[in-house]
Amino acid sequence: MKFAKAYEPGEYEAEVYGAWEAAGVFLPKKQEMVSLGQFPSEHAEGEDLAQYSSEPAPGRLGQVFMAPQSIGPKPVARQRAFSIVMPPPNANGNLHIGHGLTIAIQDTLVRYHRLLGEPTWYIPGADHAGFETWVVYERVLEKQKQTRFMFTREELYARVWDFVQEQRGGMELQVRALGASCSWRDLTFTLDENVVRRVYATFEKMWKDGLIYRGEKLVNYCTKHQTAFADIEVVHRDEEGTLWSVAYPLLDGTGEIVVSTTRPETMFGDVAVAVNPADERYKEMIGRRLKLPLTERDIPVIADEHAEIEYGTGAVKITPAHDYDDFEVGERHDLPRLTVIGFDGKMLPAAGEYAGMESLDCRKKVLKDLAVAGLLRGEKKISHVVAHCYKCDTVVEPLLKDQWFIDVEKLAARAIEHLERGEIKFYPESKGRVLVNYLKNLHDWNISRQIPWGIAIPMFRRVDTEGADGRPEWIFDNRTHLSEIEIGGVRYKRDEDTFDTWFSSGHWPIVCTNWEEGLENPFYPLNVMETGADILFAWVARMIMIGLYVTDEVPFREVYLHGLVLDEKGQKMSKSKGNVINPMELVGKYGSDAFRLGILRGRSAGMNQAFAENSVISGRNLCNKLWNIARLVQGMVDAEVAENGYSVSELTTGAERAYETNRMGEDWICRELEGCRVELMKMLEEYRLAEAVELLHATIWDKYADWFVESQKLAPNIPLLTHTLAVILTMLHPFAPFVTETIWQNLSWTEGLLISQQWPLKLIYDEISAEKFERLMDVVSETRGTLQRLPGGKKWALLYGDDSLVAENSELVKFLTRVPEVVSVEGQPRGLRLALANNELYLDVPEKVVLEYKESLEERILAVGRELDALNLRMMNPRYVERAPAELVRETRNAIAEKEALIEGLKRELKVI
RNA sequence: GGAUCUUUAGCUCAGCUGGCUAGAGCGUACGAUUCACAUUCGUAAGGUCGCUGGUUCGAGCCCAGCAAGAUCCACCA
Repeated sequence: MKFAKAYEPGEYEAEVYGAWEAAGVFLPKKQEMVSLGQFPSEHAEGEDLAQYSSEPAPGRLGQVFMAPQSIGPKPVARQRAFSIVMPPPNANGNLHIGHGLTIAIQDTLVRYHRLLGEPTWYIPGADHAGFETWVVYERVLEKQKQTRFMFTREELYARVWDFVQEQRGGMELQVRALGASCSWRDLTFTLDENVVRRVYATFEKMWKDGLIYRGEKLVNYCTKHQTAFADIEVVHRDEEGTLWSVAYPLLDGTGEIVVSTTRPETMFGDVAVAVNPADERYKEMIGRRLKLPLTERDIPVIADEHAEIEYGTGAVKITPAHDYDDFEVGERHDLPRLTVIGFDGKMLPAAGEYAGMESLDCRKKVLKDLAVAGLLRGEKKISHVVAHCYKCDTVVEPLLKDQWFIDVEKLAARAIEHLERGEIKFYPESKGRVLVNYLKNLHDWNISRQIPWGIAIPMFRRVDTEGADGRPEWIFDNRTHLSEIEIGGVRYKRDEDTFDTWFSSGHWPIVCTNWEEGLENPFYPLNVMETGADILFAWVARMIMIGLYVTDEVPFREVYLHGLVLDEKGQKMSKSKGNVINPMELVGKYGSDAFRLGILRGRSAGMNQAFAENSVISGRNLCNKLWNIARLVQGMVDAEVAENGYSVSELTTGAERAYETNRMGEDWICRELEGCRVELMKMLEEYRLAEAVELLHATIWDKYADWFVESQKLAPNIPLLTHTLAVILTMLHPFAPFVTETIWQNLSWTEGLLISQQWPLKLIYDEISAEKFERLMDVVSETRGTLQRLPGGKKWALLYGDDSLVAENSELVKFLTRVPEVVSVEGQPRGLRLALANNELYLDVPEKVVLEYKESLEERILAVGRELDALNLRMMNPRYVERAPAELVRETRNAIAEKEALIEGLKRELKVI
């Protein structure tokens, strides 16, 4: 006996994964592709698909990219292949529960498609996680009492590189532990040479197409991290604030205007006061000049719709350099931009005597000084939205900065066009519309980041002279390893900034599949992009825009978005709440399969759903159940071999019909398995994985184990048992790869690796025979239920009258019900009649016990009577008979007849007593 | 301010294009025990499907309105 008493995942998982990897089954096989007509014949047989991986060596982190050489003539047509990319986990981090979910979903899909015989390519990734890693590294520097300003950009980059290398590896082991059947040879790191090359190519194209511009615009700036952020990286929160009223006197001393502001410290950057043109109160003030308090400057009163009559005093100070609205007002009125807060969050010389102060300290002093000058006219608590850094929660300051922007108008329009044409199918469907809505309101994309850890922006500025028009002259050059270059005797200095990581991540499907212009690539577009719904805008939107821009095709045909994994109370997981669930802990405790089954259960597309250890326990139990089924079947096989000398090869499972169905339950289980097989395929196509897990659980446990295997104990049908077990193992394999493979390796009659077997073929069965077993199941269930309800708890014999089904299967009924005897009763029936319409069955109990049971019987009659009433009511409605489908009406009639017969029988029983 | 989603058993969720007595896992109660599995077996209890209308022979499902909760987007001084 090779099977231990219980399945201990820890004893097999690493070994099984190693066997898969060693066998090379995760790689997309070239052989398959040749047969599909994808590759020219001059390539040697057996050679794998190296040209579709950018790099032959495993783990190519940081290695030099080797461009694919000639791939040969274009193949005729794209064949069915299955490709999917892993959203790259942080290279130097640990997997969190969200990764666990992603991998469970993706790997299940990949394994299913592999079993279907499609060439599959699951491409793993590792993310340099620009800002995330940078924040971690800055903390390391801090501990060493150093700051970023002590090093050059190159030094910092090199140091972080080494830091990442040291920390690296854990994540990849964790991905393996989850069973991801990804092609490790093709691991793509977001700073790989081919990624950088592709990103530069796109940037150059955009530069030439005029989509890139450098502009001094307001950017979201974190003064702690000293970098700008894209809009989506900023967290907006409702907060309590104060709205102050400050009087600005007219220059000629004839009056004043009281303005409302939440940020008095920015007043040194005021360049105007705006009032609404329709505001009667201020009509004659427009065009006059105001003295800016605490300064020597004076500013005009302008008319602009931006000033709302109802809000505050109706007059608003205009500070174009520190407020988005004011920036636009400034543009409209051609006002200067006066910056008074620096990138370090301190006041600049423009603030006069306040220069050098922290902006918040400055606010306090300004308020005090205004009060002293008698210009502070009141304050009011308000609730307003404040922007924060998503990492350190510092209030994000809108600051003027020269940055690279992408003009997104055309990119977004094109994405919308393809989305509206329905070229990408979304799960859940609503997210497609949400995305279009987002793209319609997209602002230009700031792609500059002041973080050394990232891909350098390949732009160089002429240093010795300015351009002809006196403005800085920028050129594109991809030699970013140099901080300065010389072209034709002119020196250019590299921009110090790096790309927003989403700009490079937006290329993910392109770089992972090694898409190249003019070459047919069976793996691009991806079949499906599976990722978190929270990065629909940040990532999915960018991949679509960039994919279309670079390849003229949408980068994937379907998008499956999973929601957040919440804790068991439905709360968001967070370190501060201490409710974070570590997937690796669960894998260690219950096994990888149990984790996968557990995390998939109760989860549907796009929804934030709770997750509890219970579901993992349920998964663990299923694995153990399956293990024990296999243990039993193998035992039966061993006994058969010993007794009848079967050779194991006679028990192979490959043929469509390697079995005969003779006895009760055999056709039935084939029917149930066939139904499960077909339904599973449908569910997997529609990404209904949670339902698929439930279906498998019910089929394996409630049907296969509880009824079929149980029945088989009386007289095992070995070819059928081995065949059906193989079918079950194959169907469960995508979800629970380790236990199914381990069993496959332990069974004496199986060959090869389960991972590379074929998805089961149609099962053949006889419908009438299957139906019959179902009726026998009713008999068994009713007998068990009645025995349970009978007082005394004693076991009674089962008597049958004119009942061929029970007569022919009396041994099986006896075995399944555990009654001491199943015997025919001649003549006058006795005992308690079972509540079955189609069978005449009695439990041989004394009259005394029947009497005690009488109440329960009456209740039963009433219950059936209520059901009968409901059915009759329906039939009494002439419009039902008239309009409902005939089939349905017929079924209702049958049901009525059956219930009437049942009640009749039960009533007769009562009278007997 | 805009948008999306959710509301079904004690808990977490299914319920596909409207069709018979609304399901599962976990939990609960009762019973079983050396027969593959106590990570087990059997049985049972538990639901006016958020509320109000409408469409329909028929509504958990479709439509309208309301209520509660969640999430995302947004520059209101």
